[in-house]
Amino acid sequence: MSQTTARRVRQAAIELFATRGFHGTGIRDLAEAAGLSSATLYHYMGTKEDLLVSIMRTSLERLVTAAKQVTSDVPDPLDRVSRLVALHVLTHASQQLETRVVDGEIRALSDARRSEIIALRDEYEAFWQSAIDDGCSRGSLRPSSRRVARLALLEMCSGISRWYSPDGPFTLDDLACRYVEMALGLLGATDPLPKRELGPVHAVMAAVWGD
Amino acid sequence: MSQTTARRVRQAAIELFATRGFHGTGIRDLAEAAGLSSATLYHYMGTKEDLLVSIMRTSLERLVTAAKQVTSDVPDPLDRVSRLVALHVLTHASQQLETRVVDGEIRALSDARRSEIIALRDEYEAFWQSAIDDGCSRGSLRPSSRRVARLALLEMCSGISRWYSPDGPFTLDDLACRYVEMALGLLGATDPLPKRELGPVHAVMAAVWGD
Amino acid sequence: MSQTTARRVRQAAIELFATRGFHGTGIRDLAEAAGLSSATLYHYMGTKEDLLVSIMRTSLERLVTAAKQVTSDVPDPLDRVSRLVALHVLTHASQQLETRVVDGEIRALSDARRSEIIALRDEYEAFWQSAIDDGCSRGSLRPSSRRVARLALLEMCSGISRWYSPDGPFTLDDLACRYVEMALGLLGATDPLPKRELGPVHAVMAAVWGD
Amino acid sequence: MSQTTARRVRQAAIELFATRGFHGTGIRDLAEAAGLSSATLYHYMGTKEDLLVSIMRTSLERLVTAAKQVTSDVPDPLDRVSRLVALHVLTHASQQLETRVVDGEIRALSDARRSEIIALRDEYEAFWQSAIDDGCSRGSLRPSSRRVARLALLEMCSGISRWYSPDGPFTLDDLACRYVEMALGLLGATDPLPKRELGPVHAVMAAVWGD
DNA sequence: GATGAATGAGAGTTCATTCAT
DNA sequence: GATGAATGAACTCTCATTCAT
Repeated sequence: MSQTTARRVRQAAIELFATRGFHGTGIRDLAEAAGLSSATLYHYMGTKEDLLVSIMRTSLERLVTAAKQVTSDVPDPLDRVSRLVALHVLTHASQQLETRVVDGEIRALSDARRSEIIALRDEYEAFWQSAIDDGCSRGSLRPSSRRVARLALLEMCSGISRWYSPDGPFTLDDLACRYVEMALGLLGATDPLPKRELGPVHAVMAAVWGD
Repeated sequence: MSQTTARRVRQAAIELFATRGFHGTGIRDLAEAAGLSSATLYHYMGTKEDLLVSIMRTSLERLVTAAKQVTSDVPDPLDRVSRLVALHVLTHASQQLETRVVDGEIRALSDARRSEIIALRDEYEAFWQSAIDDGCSRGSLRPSSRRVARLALLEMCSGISRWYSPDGPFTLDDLACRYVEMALGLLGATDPLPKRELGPVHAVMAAVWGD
Repeated sequence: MSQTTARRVRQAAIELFATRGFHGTGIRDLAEAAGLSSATLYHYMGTKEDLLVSIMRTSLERLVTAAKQVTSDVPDPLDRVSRLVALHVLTHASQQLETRVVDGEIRALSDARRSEIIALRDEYEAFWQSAIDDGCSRGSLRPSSRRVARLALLEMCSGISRWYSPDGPFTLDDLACRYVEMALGLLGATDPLPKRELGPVHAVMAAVWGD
Repeated sequence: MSQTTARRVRQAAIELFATRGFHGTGIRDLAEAAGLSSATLYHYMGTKEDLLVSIMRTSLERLVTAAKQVTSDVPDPLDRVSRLVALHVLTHASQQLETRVVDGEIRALSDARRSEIIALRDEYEAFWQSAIDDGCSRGSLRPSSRRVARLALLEMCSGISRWYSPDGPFTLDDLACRYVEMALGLLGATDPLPKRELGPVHAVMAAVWGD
């Protein structure tokens, strides 16, 4: 199974699922985008849903791995939140199509598949909740509600995949920093805000996404 | 043309489009949910896309009207932002299915229809940008970027339609107030935050959505 | 649902399933034979398998009903066997396509459907076994094995649907009588063989198959 | 071309064609059952239809050869019929899958191929007709119709391949004897029935089928 | 106002077969 | 001798839509 063709199929699926949605993308669209006949497509995937699940799983597993690495052995909850925000923003901007699929097409999954994906998503979000909770316990964060704060924060950060364009006026790092700032404001951070270093986040991302 | 049947069709469409997506909803699903045959459905709508457009247009037009009313003659930009956040959160929670359709199915529109809807959305978002810009000019808001702030803020607020449940621990007004707080934090509001009154927002909503 | 169109679909299915087999018959073949588009076909049936099951069920239910009526209150087992043979031969010749489908396409059914149909077939064959067993108990039949005799007898009689042609030299009643003779010979009937009357069998058939 | 692989392919085809039918068996099923890839399959066969024809031809040619040997220089038509019945029953039980394919999948052949196979079948059945006709001429058989008797007799005997199981209570020789009895009864044999010897039939079968 | 009947187009998927390696 | 890759055609079935009644 040619590795590059498989990748082309995957990439075509990400692009089409992201822009037209899973149900709005036909098998023949997929085949054309990948430069194959629709029959050949089936050498490189199971069903259309299998392909969607595979994209989602890979993406979420990487996110979980990165979230763990970026927060482990980081005692300060504000640091942890900042790193999670940066990680999330950077991936949702640089992998914007993929993340849009993950965030937006869960409803297209059959029940059996959905629960697996949702479990992964929950695993990832637990890192956020834990950081927020710790920040509250230590008094360095004062959100009006911990759970609502997590939800609002995640929606704000995920949203970037819906509007980001590399042609915009900001670099990715710029954006990440601004989002960290907004996030801490949103969470009612009490401390003065020192400039956070994105170095460790970049290192983790390179390890997890790089080949 | 029975008014109530027409409303049933519309309501069925909102529910199905919101939960399964436009392309994931078949005409037969729609007919069944409305208690009609699929042929009869066509007495109450044009094409499936017409129905979607109509739902979106109504929803956005109300939002534009309400945003105008809620901000007109309100000099303080923080007040304006607060009212817009409250309006947005209240509608995205109480009309969560409808707003999910508006926010999530724009890509399903054909080019011609999409531009009309996007124009309406832009008209609405202009109220936000104006309030934020004014706040910056006056120094009462210090976001890192005016445009990014608007986008992040809107995503955060719209997100509520994706997770809100009336069974949750908070009342709608509670939620609205918390979101106002988070929004002002996010925007780097410099002033102490007085408790904002939701009264005017409720009045406008009753006028615009009430029947 | 037009009764006559439904019948046309059914008839087309019987003809095609009988001559080409279930798996050898495409939905488009079916539609063409019925004079419909393949989409319209689905107004008159569920799945292709549903259609097959329906044909089989109707046919077997009639056979069971007829077998019951033709043997009830008939004390002499030789009479019962003779009537069953006549009934079977007459139906397998006059409904030769339908019976070929019933006998030959059971393997095409999914497990769930197959068990229902096999239960009907077993119910029908029980009338045969009972008549043969009674004949043996009374000493008027002397087959070498009751079970093998039933199987051999049924295969012999069912076979008629595979070669019968209305253009042949024999009338249906002729054939039925000859088969009764052969059957009694096969079963080792000890009595002299009086000419059996087909009258009651015809009456039952008219009641069960006639409209 | 490995002899054993070729045999494995043939055996897989016999099993699948017999249980699912020709049209119900896919090339991939065949490949999997033979332990090959579907491409490799084509080293051992022509088209799927070629494979079917080859199975049928081999089987029928053996049957014709055996029928000739088993009846040549046998003057008594009852002996000839008895030997044909025994031969047919023994092969249809011990080669039940193969014979099921031969008897049941003729309709799957294209016109050109079908005529060849039908010619072989007719050649085989001629031995039966000749024996029956001779028995009638000599007065030792009294069927009601010579042709109908042949058809009924063959259907009865062939049927064994549809229900025989080696786990059943009878040995093959048992079954063969019982079928001879039933056959002679069916044909209205007038003589007392001496026990027939299966020895010559077994000898011929060993010569024709043995390797 | 309502619907059964109808359909061309297209859905996702599998078909038997070929061929370069 | 074996197979991964490829495909046009076909598969069963559903799509959104129309129209006569």
